[in-house]
Amino acid sequence: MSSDRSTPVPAPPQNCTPTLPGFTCGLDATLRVISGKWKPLILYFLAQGGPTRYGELRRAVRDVSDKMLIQQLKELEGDALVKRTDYKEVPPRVDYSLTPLGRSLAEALVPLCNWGTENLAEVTRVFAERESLRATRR
Amino acid sequence: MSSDRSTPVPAPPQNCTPTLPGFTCGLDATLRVISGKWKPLILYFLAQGGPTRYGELRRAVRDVSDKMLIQQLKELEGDALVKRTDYKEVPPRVDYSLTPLGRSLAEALVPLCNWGTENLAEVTRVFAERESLRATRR
DNA sequence: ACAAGTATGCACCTTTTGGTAAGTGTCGAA
DNA sequence: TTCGACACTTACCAAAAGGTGCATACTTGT
Repeated sequence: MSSDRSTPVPAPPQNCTPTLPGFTCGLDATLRVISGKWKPLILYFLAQGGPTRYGELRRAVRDVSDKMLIQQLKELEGDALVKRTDYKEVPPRVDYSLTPLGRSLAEALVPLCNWGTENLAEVTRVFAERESLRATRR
Repeated sequence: MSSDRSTPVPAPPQNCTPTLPGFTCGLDATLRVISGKWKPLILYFLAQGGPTRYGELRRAVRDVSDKMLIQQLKELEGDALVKRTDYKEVPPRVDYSLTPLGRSLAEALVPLCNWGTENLAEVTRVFAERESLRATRR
């Protein structure tokens, strides 16, 4: 491993990974951006419904809490996937929509979506087993 | 909204979600299966390299610990995405490969992979900002 | 006057996830 | 005989993710 004990080079280039500092590959990069319990659902919903008001989104994504929705939306906004529009009205009115980048990501999500749908039976079965295993463990 | 206070129905059908018990959509199902820090990388690697021995995989997926690799592999195996082959030899010899299901998932992952690659500049920039924001916060 | 809706912020807590370090048993090499 | 490789396993701990509930400031409806 450490075979250059004799090289006179003071500060070797330390050959780095061929890809970017943080990401091992494109997939890795993508997943960092959509990781988060509700993000894909938000993307999914926005891709279908166009600009959506906060409250509407909140009701659409069942079981999400305010804190979580806001948090995920902010991250998505920070990642330039969604655009927040504040109408500066009172009572507050705000809506969210996909940026071009967000839209393209939503499109890349489609095959995953289809995979899930096509193999829903498999996945459901497998998850049911998991649950029952957990149950028997206790 | 709640206009049937007078309906005589004893146990209303309680109209439930159109999709499966746990999943809001196919995408949701898929993401549950590939969530986990190393799973996509494992899938990715196995898709490219065919059957791979444990140690090899361990060295390929840089920075993963034994515990994590094993754990993720077990889950992937439990989800019927990878197949574990134990040659019952001593010293132990085991390898891992994709099942047909796993292979199809890996294929569905390709667009995401491409998206990440195509938008790597964007994503990297955005993440760099995140990091610097965190840094200034402290 | 009061409740409800609007889009968020914040404090606190629990659960989940990930990581570190050590140990297992058997074999062949040194 | 000790050591390292092999494929794990376990106990313990830290960090991140997620959840609950209360607060804000202003308006409209009752």
